[in-house]
Amino acid sequence: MPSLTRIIERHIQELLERNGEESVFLSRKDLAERFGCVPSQINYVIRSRFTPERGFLVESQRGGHGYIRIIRLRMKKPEERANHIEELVGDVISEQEIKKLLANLQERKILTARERLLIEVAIRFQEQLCREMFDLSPFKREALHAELLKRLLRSIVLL
Amino acid sequence: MPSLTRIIERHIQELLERNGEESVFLSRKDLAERFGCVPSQINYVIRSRFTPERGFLVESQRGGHGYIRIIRLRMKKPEERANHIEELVGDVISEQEIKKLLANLQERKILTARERLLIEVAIRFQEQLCREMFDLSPFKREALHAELLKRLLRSIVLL
DNA sequence: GCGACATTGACTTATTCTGACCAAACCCAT
DNA sequence: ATGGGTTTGGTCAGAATAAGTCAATGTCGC
Repeated sequence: MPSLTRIIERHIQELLERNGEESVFLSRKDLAERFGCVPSQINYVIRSRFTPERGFLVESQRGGHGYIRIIRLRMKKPEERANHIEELVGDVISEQEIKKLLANLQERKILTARERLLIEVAIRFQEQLCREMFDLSPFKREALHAELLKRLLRSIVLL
Repeated sequence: MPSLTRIIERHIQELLERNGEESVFLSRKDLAERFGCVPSQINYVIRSRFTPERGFLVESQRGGHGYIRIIRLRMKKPEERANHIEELVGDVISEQEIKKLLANLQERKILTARERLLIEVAIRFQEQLCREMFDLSPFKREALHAELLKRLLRSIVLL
């Protein structure tokens, strides 16, 4: 039998499916009551399932009229996905290769110019940190770049 | 059911939208009457929603023909926006504040949802690295987040 | 029995709403 | 012109509400 976490995850996904809504507003208190669990269980479900890495944004507000809002992002044109990001990026990647890859994705309209810029800036900053603050080897730096790049691309390209 | 605060906020925003006005004059008393609340609720709405951080200025006058005027700041020049963001982020910023800031920037159409997602992923990755690999103090991590966030936002806001 | 994932609850933090009291600007009678 | 009454907005603190954090504990597959 599935875990409570799974059941609650399903429930939230179902709410999102309804009418293809792009977001749902939840009440942590009510959800916890409905599923007979402690409220912080809901935080666990969200923390482990509805992460930005998986294409979700979460907003919340405490206090009176509080809520948890889950926003699902999806591609406008699913056929324009870049599959095989793992292969494209690999385990290690140079800045040169990153630039080429990003240019290509932009060319194919998978990324906008601004998105590409964000990715380049994020990677450049990480490069600087790893080099100047932590004195990592070039190999380690390229491995970290590969990891960061994959996460970034997966989050917005593989929706 | 949205909160009263939210409803009043919407109402004021709508008044601003009309004809793209850059400011509105309100009567605290009348507003409170219309929405069936105590007058100081209006102050709360303004204090919490129409702040300089969100790009508003507020003037008011007591007595006889008193009023509250809400002015929406228009940052046309990219350089202005960049400075604004510089201030918003500061030298140190918590993840909580980052999330609120990004939601706000999206609300103001300064960011798209996808861009917001990319930024969240980049920051989360840095957080993970700084915590797990380099064991940095919370303060240092927040300082690095501020730096990364500023660079990311500056890069695309200047376009 | 180990490790990852799941569950719990005590404690913390944030937001909304209200009402009592304060301060300023106006207006009119003198 | 002036001073007190009226009109209008401002401040602050407290009660109620609801979400977040974190660390301890439990569970299940290997």
